[in-house]
This record gives sequence, C-alpha cells and structure tokens, in this order.
Amino acid sequence: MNSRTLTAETIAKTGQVVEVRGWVNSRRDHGGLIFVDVRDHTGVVQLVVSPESAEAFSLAETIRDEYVVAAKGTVKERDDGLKNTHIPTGGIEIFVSELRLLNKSEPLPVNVHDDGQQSGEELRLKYRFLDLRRPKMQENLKKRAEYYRVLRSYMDGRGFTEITTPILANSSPEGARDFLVPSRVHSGKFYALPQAPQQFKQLLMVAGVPRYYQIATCFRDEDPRADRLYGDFYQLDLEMAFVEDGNDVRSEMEPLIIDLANNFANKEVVNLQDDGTVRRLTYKEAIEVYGSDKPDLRFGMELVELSDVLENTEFGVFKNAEVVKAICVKGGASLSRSQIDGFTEIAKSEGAGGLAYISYENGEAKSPIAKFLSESELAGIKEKTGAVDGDAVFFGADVRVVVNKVLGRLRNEFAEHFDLKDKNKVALAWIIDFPFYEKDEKTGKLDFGHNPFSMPKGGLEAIRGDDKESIIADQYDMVMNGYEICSGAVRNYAPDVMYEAFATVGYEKDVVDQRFGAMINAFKYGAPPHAGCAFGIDRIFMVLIGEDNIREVVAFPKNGSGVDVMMDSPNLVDDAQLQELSIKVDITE
RNA sequence: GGGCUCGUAGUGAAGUUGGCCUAUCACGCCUCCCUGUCACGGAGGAGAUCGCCGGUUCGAAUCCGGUCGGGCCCGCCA
Repeated sequence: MNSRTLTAETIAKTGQVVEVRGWVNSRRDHGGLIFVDVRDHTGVVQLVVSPESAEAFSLAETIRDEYVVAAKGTVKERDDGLKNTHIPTGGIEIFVSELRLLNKSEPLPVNVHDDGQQSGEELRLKYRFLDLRRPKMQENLKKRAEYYRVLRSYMDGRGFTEITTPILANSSPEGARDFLVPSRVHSGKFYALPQAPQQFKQLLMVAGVPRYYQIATCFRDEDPRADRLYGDFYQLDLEMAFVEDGNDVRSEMEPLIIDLANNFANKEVVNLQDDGTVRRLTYKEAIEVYGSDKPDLRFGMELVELSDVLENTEFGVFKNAEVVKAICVKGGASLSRSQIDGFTEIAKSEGAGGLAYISYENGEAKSPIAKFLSESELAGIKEKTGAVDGDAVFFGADVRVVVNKVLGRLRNEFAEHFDLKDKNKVALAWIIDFPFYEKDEKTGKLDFGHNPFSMPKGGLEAIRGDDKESIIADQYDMVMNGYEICSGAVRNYAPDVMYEAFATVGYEKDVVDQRFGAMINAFKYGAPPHAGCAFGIDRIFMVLIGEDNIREVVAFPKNGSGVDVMMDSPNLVDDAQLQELSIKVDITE
C-alpha cells in the first residue's frame, strides 16, 4: 500500500492493516486522543492516535500542519454518529499503531486548502510548489494530462504523425519579438526560439508527410495578458497536405473541440448548426454584427444598423455620423444613471464621443435624446432593435470602425454586467475570410493582416490589382466564448505569389530569400498544396475548466512582467559564460 | 511605452472625508487544559518601522510629490 491510493484503497481495506503516507492536513488534539488528517493528492483520511500506542501518541503531540508522516494502523469503520459525510473517507478511520515522522515543515506562507482565504497571486507564484498542493491545483494538473491524452488520441486516430521540430531555430521578421540564443561555436550569431513551428511544418509537407501534428512549445517575447502567457506556451500545431480548401481543415478539427467541450469538460455547446457543425462567420460579418473578430456567441445582443431609419434625421450627432448602429440590452432599463455613466466612460475610452441611449419603461421611451428624434424615427428604432419594455438601446454614431469597436466592447461589458457569460456553456465559431492586407491607421502603410504565409484568394492577379485592401486571405480563426483559440490558413505554396505578396508590403526578393530561404527554396521542388492551423491549448484548457486567468492552468508560469518569482529568472550570468559567447553586456539608461 | 487600480502582523481583510489608531478582526503561530473531533473547543500570549523616500501639518496608515512592486487593460501579440 502506498500513498498513491490513500483514499479509495484505504476504504477498500477496511479491517486490514495499512500504511499511509502524506502531509498533515490538520491535527485535532483532544488531550487524551489525537486526530490527524493525512492528505495526499487523492484526498484526506483520518488517523486516530490514542495513548495505547505510547510512542505514536507522543510523536503525534509534536507534529504540526504540513509535516510529512507515515502511519501504520488498522482501518476501521466508524461507529454510527461518528461518520463524516462531507468527505469520501468519512466512514472509516485508521487506528494508528506506528507513526513515523518523515519530515518537518515550517508554518506555510500560503494557504494550501481550497476553502477559506487564498493568498495573492505573487505569493502563490513564489511558493508555487506549495500552491500546487491545493486539491484544486492537483486536480488541474491531472486534468491537463488527461486533456493531452484526448488531443493525442484524436490526432493519432486521424492519421496525423507526431513530429517534433527544433527549439533552436531562426529569427523571423514577421510576428512577435524573438527570444535569441547566442551561439558559442559561431560567435556573433544567434539562434531564435521558434514563435511557432510554421516553417518546419510546411517543410514537412514538401517532405511528403501527409498529416503532421505536434504539441509544440512556442516562444514569444510579448507582454502578457490574463489570457496570454509570457514567454512559452503550447499549441496543438498541425498541417495537412493536398488540401486546397480551408473547410477540409475546419471539418477535420472541429469535432475534437466539440468533443472536448461536451465530454471532457461536460459543457453544452450552445450554438452548433442543425447538422452539428460549427458556424462559419466571415471576418466582415463578425465585425459588423458583433463588433469583434472574436465575438462571444453565448449571447446575442447584435449590432443593428439604423442608417435607413435615420436617413433623414435632424439630430446632429446622428446626421453627421458615417453610420449609426445600436445594441438592445435586455433588462437595460434597470441600469442606474451612475451605471450608465460607467458604460459611457468605457465607450469614450474606445473612441466614442459619448453614449446615447433610450430606456423603455412602462410603455414610455425615456432618453436625453428623444426630443431630437421624430415619432417615426423612435418607432423605427424600437422595431429594428426589437426593444420591449424593460430594455435599453445604446447607440454608436461615428465612422464605421469606431462604431463597431465601441459597440463591440459595450456588448461584452453589458453581457458581463447582466451575467450572460455562462461558464457551463460553450459557443464556437470559425471566423473566415480575413483581409490579406491591412492599412496601418496612423502611417497608412500596408501590412499583412494576419499570417503572411496564407494564400491570397485570387492569387497573383489579385495581388497585382489596385484594390489590395479588398484581397481576402484563405485564413481562419476559431473562437470559443470570446477567446481566439485557433488560427490557420491555406498556405501560399507558390514562390512567385509569395515574392509578390511580400513585395507589396516592402520586402524585396533578396530579403524574402534571406528570411524564408529554406521554405521558398523547398517550394521550388514540388510542394503540394497544404493547409493547417494551430490551437492555443493553454487557452482552450482555461475555458474548459472555467478559469479566467491562464496562469491557473500552467504549473510554473511567469508573472505579468515575465519574471519567474520562484526561480528568480531571468537572472545575471557569469562573466565566464558571457566571454565564451563573445558577449559584452553594456546597460546604459 | 501609456491608462486604471492595489500595496496595512506569517496569511487574508477593516480602517484611507487627517486627531477617538497606543492600528481592528479572522486564520495561522507559541504556552497550558481537554478521549470523538473533523474549519474541534477553552484559557492566555507573541507578532505591523501601515511598500519605500520626501513634503504639508500642532498631528499622517489617511493629504501632496516622487519611487518601487503587483494586477487588469491599450499598444504589442495570433
């Protein structure tokens, strides 16, 4: 008998002598009788230490919380009235004959119990090895291992070959900042940790691998967020040869995500289509209807365009706007003035001039702007937005991008306020047809909208055309409850289209050859058409287990400043190490 | 790089319109008592330069300036 089976097997061995090992979860000293709850990753079991075992008893008097102990004794069913129905082992207890102290512990700086007070995140991260003792964190670790098994078994079952690619790779100009690794042998040169195995997996397609996947470590030196880890994170990275239509990848992969939601996480996928597939939304639709390219579809609250209703309006704010749109907030009439002020501030922070609204109560439309609108306009607004008594309608009137951005943000904020984000539900969508190029609002410079390796619809002809901003990339994202969880594309495997695509944003042929030489070169030797994608598996797992912060799903995450406060990393290195690498550190500030 | 916000015993919080704060509470810790508890109970005790520096004031945890650190967001990132 060992500690791995503390809970279940102990119960099974009622009447027998067992030895259990674990940490002292709590100790209740009654003077003449001492109870000790021993905990391991499976749960707790109660030890009873009586003076009859003199040695064990005197030791039990000295032990403290989180001491590491081994106890030998007889498992006995408790008498009626002494059973604890709150824990699985509450029906039994172990009458200790031998107690051994395996190690002591100082009082803990963080709480290791799920109930009660929880320490601040900084302390939890500093003492992560203790924080992980909490049953919930133990559960998350085990659950994550199970999650990996589901991913691998799905991919293996679909004929994908798992292939690992180098961690020491090359810097690439597009995308995130790289982590650089100096080369000792080739002084002055650097490796870069891969932001994704993008080029390697495309090379594998040229190599004749029909279907590749990898649970890949990706490295990006960009500022983190609650849903974005600093430094390293994991992707389920995959690529399929002889695929010319992104739907082939989407159809191949979406059953996995649906299955994870339904069967792994026991959540309901609320917005599947009649045939059981995931809804497809174009980028443009997503932006126009939900004000976001990663809309949370657990709730409606769609953006409604009111341009026709307000075609001849005399109200200056609406009249002078490029477009007027609105969202109808169910129950919004209950919002107080100060709450509306709060939402107005949010709207302003997104670039709105203010936040006009109409509140519907007792058959009346109450609004600071009602007096500027005609009867027919008011009626039109109510009809178009579907507002009924108790609702409120909020307006955005500005240039189109700003209106969509503002209302998209408000849509999320209102959903938060009215508790529409049900954690037991999962809403999925594919966002497709992203713009290939996007113009930088400030500089006016054209740049890749998303991934430069995706195939522009219309090929060479489209790229050479005049209307570059209307070119659609064969590129797709999957969104889950407002989080982007996957990004993929049908790849550009034609060297001439590749050169042209890069040339449009200012990268000449020699630069492309230098940066993506291996890939471009490979494409000259019979590259099959191919497509793929990569799922952010930390983020998906976060949503599946109902966490709001991605650090909760990783054993040893960095904090928001990219620091591992437990290991004190990053850190200085020896001069000798630097010398060997021909590196001089000169910090001037 | 920018915005917002937080920093008070080992831990979590209260106090923050300046004085009633000689800083409150809970958990934890220490000593003693207790043979059926399971968040055991009872009696007693220790533990805080209120993140740091400076200023205003008769008086600062509280106001002001700076600084350091955390969190969320924008930028950035897929």
